[in-house]
Amino acid sequence: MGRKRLQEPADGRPTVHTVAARAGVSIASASRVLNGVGGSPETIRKVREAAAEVGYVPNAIARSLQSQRTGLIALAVEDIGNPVYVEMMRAIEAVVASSGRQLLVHATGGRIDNETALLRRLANRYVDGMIVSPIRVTDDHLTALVDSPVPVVVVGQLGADAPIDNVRTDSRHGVALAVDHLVATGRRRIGFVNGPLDTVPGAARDAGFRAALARHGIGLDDELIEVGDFQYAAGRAATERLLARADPDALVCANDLIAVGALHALLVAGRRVPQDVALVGMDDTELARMMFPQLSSVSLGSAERGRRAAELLLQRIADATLPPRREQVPPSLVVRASSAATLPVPRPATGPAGPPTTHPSSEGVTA
Amino acid sequence: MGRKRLQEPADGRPTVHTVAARAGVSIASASRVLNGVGGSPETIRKVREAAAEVGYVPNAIARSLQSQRTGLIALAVEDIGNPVYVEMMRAIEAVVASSGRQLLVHATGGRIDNETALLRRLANRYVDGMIVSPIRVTDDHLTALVDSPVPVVVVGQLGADAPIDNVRTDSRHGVALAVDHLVATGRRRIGFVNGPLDTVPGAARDAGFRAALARHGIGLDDELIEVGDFQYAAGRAATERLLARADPDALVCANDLIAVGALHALLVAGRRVPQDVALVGMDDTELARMMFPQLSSVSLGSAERGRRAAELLLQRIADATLPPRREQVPPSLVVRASSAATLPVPRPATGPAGPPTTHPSSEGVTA
DNA sequence: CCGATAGCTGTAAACGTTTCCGGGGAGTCT
DNA sequence: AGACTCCCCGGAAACGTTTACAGCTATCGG
Repeated sequence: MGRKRLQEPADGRPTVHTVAARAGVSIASASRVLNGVGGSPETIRKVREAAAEVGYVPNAIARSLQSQRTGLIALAVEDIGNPVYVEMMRAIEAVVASSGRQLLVHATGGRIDNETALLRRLANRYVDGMIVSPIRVTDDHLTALVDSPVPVVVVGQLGADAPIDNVRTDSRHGVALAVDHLVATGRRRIGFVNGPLDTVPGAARDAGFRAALARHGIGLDDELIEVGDFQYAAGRAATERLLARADPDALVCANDLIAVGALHALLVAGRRVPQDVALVGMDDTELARMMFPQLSSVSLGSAERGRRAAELLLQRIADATLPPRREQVPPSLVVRASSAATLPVPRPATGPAGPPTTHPSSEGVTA
Repeated sequence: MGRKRLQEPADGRPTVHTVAARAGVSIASASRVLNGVGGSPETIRKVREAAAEVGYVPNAIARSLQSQRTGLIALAVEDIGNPVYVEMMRAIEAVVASSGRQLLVHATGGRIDNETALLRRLANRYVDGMIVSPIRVTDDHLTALVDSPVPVVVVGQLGADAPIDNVRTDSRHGVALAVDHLVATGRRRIGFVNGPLDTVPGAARDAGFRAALARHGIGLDDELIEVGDFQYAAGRAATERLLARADPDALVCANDLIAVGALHALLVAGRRVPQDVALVGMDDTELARMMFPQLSSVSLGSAERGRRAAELLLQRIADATLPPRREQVPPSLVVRASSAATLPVPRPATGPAGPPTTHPSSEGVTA
């Protein structure tokens, strides 16, 4: 026991050296046995015994330093409380797990500095790759993404020329689907409850709403547009403000959380849904089906986007030389009870007094 | 450029060697400058320049191997779609972030093998510590927890003698609060929609329900008890089964997701809530406030439990020799519209037809 | 009976970083 | 002017693992 190396770290935890010494073999042999490659029966026995005796557990950090991979994939989303990200995460999880890796989720809280800090920090080799879904994109962001040391896939809109793997949907078109549906069922005073306009999805949905109204030749009434953020409470408050000054016969909401808030505000205000006001949410999350009446919602294919993003990421990890790719998932409208009734000629109610004409357990109709 | 060491790894990414060579200093000096400790103005300038030119970004894995810490904390929960875990996560996040670390979330999906595998894998030094909230606890689990290489804190019930930091609540007492409240407001045919009995919370709540009924001298009617899992869909289906064979005047649900499913089933069946059936959920998540009528719910202090768990973990990371500690957060009942009306003498309705007598935006009353 | 071969083993390098330590130069105090 | 202090720098070890390489033994074929 000279100046060579401490067999037993101060920490007290056994290393491969500990095991090797105890088994009376070299660390190379010990490592080989522990990895199940090579070793004579006798050596295998001795090493296995020694490892069990000292309770050896390999240090993943050291292993990663050597192998240059961690087997971890990170997903960074703004708000983990939003069910749309839960669905996306589940889809990603499935793909990632099937590749033998593990998924880690990080919530950025939409704080932009937090997000870039995360990028710089987590991406510094702690993970083999990451999927991010930013709702605001700054130049800082873009450069951080572009020269990330690990592969990155972005879910959501991104500058057209950014050389980054990207899975997006067309939320402008999504809003258009909702407006078309409402106009087709006789609604004309269509309100819109949006999230912040300085976010990418907020801006896109605003543009989509205005374009859709114009296409139908419906004049834009700013009284019918409200902005909060993408949360339940803000959606409810925004709808209360809107109802205080205008009288919509339909509401489009920028996501399902907002739509649930709007539903609550409408019911409190004594409006019947859908008879007095039709309601359409967006993202088509589980939440939409949990409401009474069930909410119509524009599906932006979040699970599908998640799945594709994960596949893109795995491909890029396998081959870093691939050209940047961009995939698009089309939106679709799922009609449920909250927008089922037609105006201005409401059908005679089929049930006693209960709201929806469609049985809530029935599946929605995809338009 | 002898046999010494490649300055530039095949990977192409610059290392501290690259920077040092380019700046014409030793790697020790380069490292010092990059860490902001020491260095003459001239050296600092040269190293900073060189680092910027080659786009140096430190390898966190290597740093961690040296420093024996990663700055990452993991949270493992069963179902990230359950809002109760979202609230817990937010509380943990706050504590963890204030210590300069980052939180990673992992969803185990309740698959027991997955969970122990996670424990063994993630805990092998990829993180500085972890918080787990298992809903099933096996012996395998316990041993994995006990000899985890990194500090672990468990949120939830655990064997009494397990030497593991532990934050729990008394969900038996929580169920009792709900039953007491319902009995006090005149309900007698109280049903119970629970999650799986082979889970720790499921078993505790079942025991609590039976004990509470017995204490009130109410005979147990097995027709009034249903079991599904802790999800919305199962809660709704279980409630439908229950309503098909019994006629409760109140329902206690083992968590808020189940309660939302129950509410949906009740409304579809034409029952008024709370006039015909009072409804009490559990966990007091945001979801309870999002419903119409808003749901009464037993708060199990999930945010508080998360906060305390995080604090325990940080303390243990700082001092591994602390004795195992156990903290308990008391449950409390928050009464909202879904159980506000009193039976058997319902108050005259105050509103036109709308359900709740309490304005939904009013805060619940903590019992 | 000898040479080739296969399989096992140990030495040592490597992954990229931080940090201990000793040497040297400049500045200060006596 | 000499001694002492302080600061900066570079060499090298260390973190714990995997793995290329070379040497050894034993087996097998001719």
